[in-house]
Amino acid sequence: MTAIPEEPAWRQRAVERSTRAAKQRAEQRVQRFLDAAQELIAEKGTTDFTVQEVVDRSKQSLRSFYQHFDGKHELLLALFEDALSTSAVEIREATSGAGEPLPRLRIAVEMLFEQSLPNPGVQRPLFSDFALQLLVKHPAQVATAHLPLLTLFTELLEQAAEAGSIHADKPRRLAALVMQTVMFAAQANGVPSDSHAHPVTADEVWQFCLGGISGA
Amino acid sequence: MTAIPEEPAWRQRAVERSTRAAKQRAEQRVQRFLDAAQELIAEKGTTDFTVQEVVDRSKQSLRSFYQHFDGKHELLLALFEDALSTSAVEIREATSGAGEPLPRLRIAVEMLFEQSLPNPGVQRPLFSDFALQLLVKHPAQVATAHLPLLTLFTELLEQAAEAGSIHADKPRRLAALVMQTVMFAAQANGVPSDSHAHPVTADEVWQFCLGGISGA
DNA sequence: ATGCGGGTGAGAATAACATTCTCATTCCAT
DNA sequence: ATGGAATGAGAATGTTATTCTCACCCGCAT
Repeated sequence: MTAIPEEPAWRQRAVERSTRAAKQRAEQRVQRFLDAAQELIAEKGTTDFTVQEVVDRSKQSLRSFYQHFDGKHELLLALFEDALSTSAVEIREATSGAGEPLPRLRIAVEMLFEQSLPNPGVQRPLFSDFALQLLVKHPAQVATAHLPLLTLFTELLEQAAEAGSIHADKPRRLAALVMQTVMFAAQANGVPSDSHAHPVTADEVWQFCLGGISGA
Repeated sequence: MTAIPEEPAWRQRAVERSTRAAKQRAEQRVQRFLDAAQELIAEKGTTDFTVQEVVDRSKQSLRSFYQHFDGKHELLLALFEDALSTSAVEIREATSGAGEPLPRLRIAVEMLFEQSLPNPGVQRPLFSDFALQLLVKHPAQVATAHLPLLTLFTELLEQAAEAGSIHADKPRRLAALVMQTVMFAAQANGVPSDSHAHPVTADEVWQFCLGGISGA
């Protein structure tokens, strides 16, 4: 449609070359923002730091921040996706060793549970804090961010189903259910006031999910 | 300790009498705020109305609003507790008729699922929208608000356990798990973008929970 | 009647933030 | 070296919640 054959290849290459450096610099700046935000999250335990704080800590400027991010929301989203994606990688590694499908699934569930716990000291508040805000306002982006984990769990369920360990009609939906159950159960934990009432353990969650995926 | 016998009973009664009217007026005002907020929630489908809007609609004043509520948060909390409490009553009624414990539990699960869906037109956004914010910032209050439902589900589980339909070691924790699973599964639904991916149905959720509570 | 006190209305003032804007400066590919 | 893009510094704007000021009204004890 808008193809312009006159556009010589060399020009594209030139532009590309001159662009590459700029892109690198931009990525560095973005990374500095991301790092600063991580630190703040780790320190404060929540995601309600100020954009100004991020800017100050990264020794850059508001101007620059908004040049690289659409807003605080985009920054958090980037961190969130990254965290979930990393988590998926970790769990995948831990479950990639040989072994029966069901025990591997169990490991996955328990890892996800622990990583979703409120404050194991690290920058995990992303799982809880921001995830929930996002769930309300931008569910589509949550779906995207969940994708790596969802894929992983779907695979594990399919493998278990092939091995005949469980019944898995619609592995994808089941995977989604399991993930939600695990993550929110963890979320609702570690809270002083209601922990006396129902401090669910990783094992209980696993038993529950196991029953759920095994079929009644 | 600070008992003052000189305080004549008639004075107390007099004060009480003169107080009663004031209290009534206060309750009326509070109710007007609550009603106005309900309307706004129903209309806008979210809880991010302005305090000013509530004030305007209820034809009162900011001054008065903060006289009766500690803040917007308290207002939402009141509505939230009310909604969950009402929901518990409805579900309890629907499941109080005679019948096997398990089918009754199923009804409860399906009702809760439907009531937790994003926007069935009514003022249900409280379940999703505000509940999640609350879960992050004030988990204790969430626990309180959940209590009526938690009690109901615990009872249903216990009855099913007595009838031998399921294994229920720790009914309270199981009840909490079931509630969370159901409510969040519903929450993650009804969203255009990820509904193509995993539009979980009430029945699927029930099957999952049934498996979970039946034991592996 | 009168004056007192608490609740009320109207709306300005404050406070925290996110986001945008201005302008001067710096950086960089040509 | 130079023009255009990126950046820094920080002021300006906009939105909300929350608080404050002041005038008013109403019930009631003297």
